[in-house]
Formats: sequence, C-alpha cells, structure tokens
Amino acid sequence: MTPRADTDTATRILDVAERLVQVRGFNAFSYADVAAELQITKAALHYHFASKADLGSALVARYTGDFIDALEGIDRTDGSAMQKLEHYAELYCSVLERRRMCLCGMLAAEYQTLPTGMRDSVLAFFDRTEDWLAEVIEQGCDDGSIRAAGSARDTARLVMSCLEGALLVARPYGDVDRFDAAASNLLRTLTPAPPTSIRRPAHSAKTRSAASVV
Amino acid sequence: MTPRADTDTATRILDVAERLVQVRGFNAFSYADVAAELQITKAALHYHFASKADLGSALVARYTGDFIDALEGIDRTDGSAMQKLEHYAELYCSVLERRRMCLCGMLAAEYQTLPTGMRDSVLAFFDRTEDWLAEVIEQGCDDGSIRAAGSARDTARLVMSCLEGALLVARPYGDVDRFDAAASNLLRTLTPAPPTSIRRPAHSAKTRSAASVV
DNA sequence: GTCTATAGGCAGATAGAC
DNA sequence: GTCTATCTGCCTATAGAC
Repeated sequence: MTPRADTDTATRILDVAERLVQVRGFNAFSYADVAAELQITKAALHYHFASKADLGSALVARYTGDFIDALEGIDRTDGSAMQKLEHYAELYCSVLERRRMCLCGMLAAEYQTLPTGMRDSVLAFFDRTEDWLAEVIEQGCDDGSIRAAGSARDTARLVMSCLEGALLVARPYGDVDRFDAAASNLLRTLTPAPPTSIRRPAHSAKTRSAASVV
Repeated sequence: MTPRADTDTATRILDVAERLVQVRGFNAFSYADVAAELQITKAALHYHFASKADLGSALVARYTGDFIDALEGIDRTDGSAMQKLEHYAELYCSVLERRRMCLCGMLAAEYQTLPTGMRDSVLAFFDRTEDWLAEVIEQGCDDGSIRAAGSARDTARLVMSCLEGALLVARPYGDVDRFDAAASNLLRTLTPAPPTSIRRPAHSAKTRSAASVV
C-alpha cells in the first residue's frame, strides 16, 4: 500500500525536513526541496502538512519529545550528576557530528520570522531542557559531584547557553574538537575534581544510539 | 545634493540591512524591505550593492571592523583582564538590549546557505575575536585576575561560545536578565575572587557609546 | 494519497530613461 | 544616483482528477 513498507510518508517528510531545517534553517528550505528528495510532489506534502507552519510545529513537537526521551534515558543510567551532564553534552556533540545545528537553536536564531504557533514551542523546548538540567545540577550539588557558583537554575541556563553557542560557532568550522574543548572546559569549571574527556574513549553503541535521536 | 546631508546612502543602506539581518537573518530580509524603509527603489540599492552577496560581505566587513574597534577601545581602558572580559560581555549585552543577535552569530546559524564569499569573513570575525580574548585571558592568568582551567585559547573559545549562545537563547525570551545571569555566572567561574555584576551599577556614557557600535 | 496544473505573490537582478 | 518597467524564477498554497 505505502510506497515503502518500513516508514510512512509523514515520518519520512519529517525526517528530511528536520535535517534541512537543522542544516539550512526554517527560512531556507522549501516544500520543493523535501518533495525532490522524497520523489513526491509538493501537493502530496500539503496533504500531510497543510502549511509550512504546520510542518514546522510538527518538527518542533517531535524533536522536543525525542530530546526529552533522551534525557530520561540519561536519568536511567543512574550515573553521577556530572556523568549525566557529560551524556547531555554528548547529545549536542552527536548533532554536530552530523553537521547540524540543534533544531531549536536554529529556530531561536530565526525566532522573529517564525510562524507564531512555533514560537511558544521553541521556548518550551528550552524550558524543559533547563528544568532537567536544573534538577541534575541540584542533585550534583547534593551528592558533591558538581560545584556550582550560582543557583542551580542559573547554572542550568549557563550550561544550555554554552552548549548551544558552542554548536553555533563550531559548526561553520566543521570542527568537532572545537565543540569538545568548549564542552569539557565548561564541565571542568563545574567539577570539584577534573572530569574525564566527554568524547574519548569512544562511546558504547547504546550511548551512540541514544544520542542520534536528536 | 544627497537626500540627507548627515549620512550618505550607502551607509544608511548598511544601517538598515544590518539591523534586519541581526533581527530576521540574512535569508529573511529582502532588498524590498530595505528600499521601503529608506523610501528608495530596489534599483537604487543595486546601484550601491550590485548583489545581495555584495551587501552581505560589506555588512560583515563593517561589523567586524566596528567590533575590533570596540575591543581596542576596551584595551585602552587599562583595566584588569577580568574587567576587560566584563566590558566584552557588555558589548553582547548591548546587542541584546536592541533586540538583536550578534550579526556573525546569526550568519553562523545560516552558514550553509551563505554566499561563499561571506563564509570566510564570518569565520574571520570569530578568529579575531578569539585572538583578542586569548590575549586578555593570557594576561589575566599572569596578573592573577583570571583563573583558567584550560589553555588561554580554549578558554577564549569557551567564553565566546558561551556569550554567543546566551544571546541566541535569551533573545527569544526578550529577557536581558537571562543573558546577564549566564554572563556573570561564566565570568565568576574564571575569577579567583567573585567579580562585580557586569551590568549594575549603571555604566558610564562613554562605555555605553562604545558598546552600541556593534 | 498522490497526481497535474495553476494561481498569486515575492525574490534578486537588469535595461535604459532621466 | 535614482527612477520605471520588466524579466525570470521560486515560493506557498489550492483545485480537482485519479
């Protein structure tokens, strides 16, 4: 029935559109780009997502859900708070390795031109990420694996901003080491004792798999 | 002779285009937008800047020059290295107060879609900023006003990435305090003794003037 | 669900008058 | 230097057949 049995059309549309937005931005991709890549027509796209705003909102919703799932996966590892932060940084690193920007980081840059329905969703992504970070940092201050100079909330904002910015700047250079250095340098400032590097030695297959969802 | 005696047309074009790129992005502004605001025609714009790529390159060149000028102005204040970092953070804060993104931070997000002639210029902006920061941090490690966990170069990259990211995230919230908290929290991690807040008390008129050039 | 065909608009850019 | 007029192309979106 479906052209390809493994994945339905709506999902394949989201996959392609997500990559295009993360690489080019919401304002720099078109229905024609997605249609050409999937070898369907623009009209078929409009059947699944009536407007570009609808497609954009679906992208943010799915991305946020996948990201939260990844964060909950990190929680289940039962590592120290600092180890959780290292896993969190790996999520961003895996985005850069695929030559992408964080979807919501990209949309934050384009915020003023976004359809209004997308704006609150982008902020919600940051809010939920920040909530998770604040909880981890709070936990780390208690168990002694993290030493925060400010409040847990402010430190969470610092960490998130720093990784978003490291992604933003490192990507044009195509330099993963540049991101790694910033991330590990940041986490070192939050560590009573210096943490191990966040990328070497190589990660397990499970960790990689979890990281690639975003 | 000129429509307005105080500023020539090319400069007014750059002023408007710069703001539009910082607010909306390079891909989300048009010659029509600039022309309408200046009440001239698109054809007149093409006389001054033959192509959008030319206009974009001119924007980056001017912005970089102004930014370097501001950094050199900071050098002339003869404050401590930490005070120089605080002034540096104020430059970014003043961008946010005008509801803008750093021009080159915005272009970094759009990097993959930029005319090739603009790309190297964007990286050059980051390189030169990073060089300045590395020198200041080196100086601070010597005079004892800065305690860096990693190398001066890596710390410079951390600081720049962090402020770019704080700008990226805080702007959609329209929340200057969110940026301030991240910036002062960052600088606190680099301080042997806690620094004063980077925004309060109010700055001198001279400092504000220097900050608004970017 | 996917197609063809097309509407209506805006993009960047150019020619040539003044 | 600035204008009018226009070109070509791409954009989002819709109508209606299959």
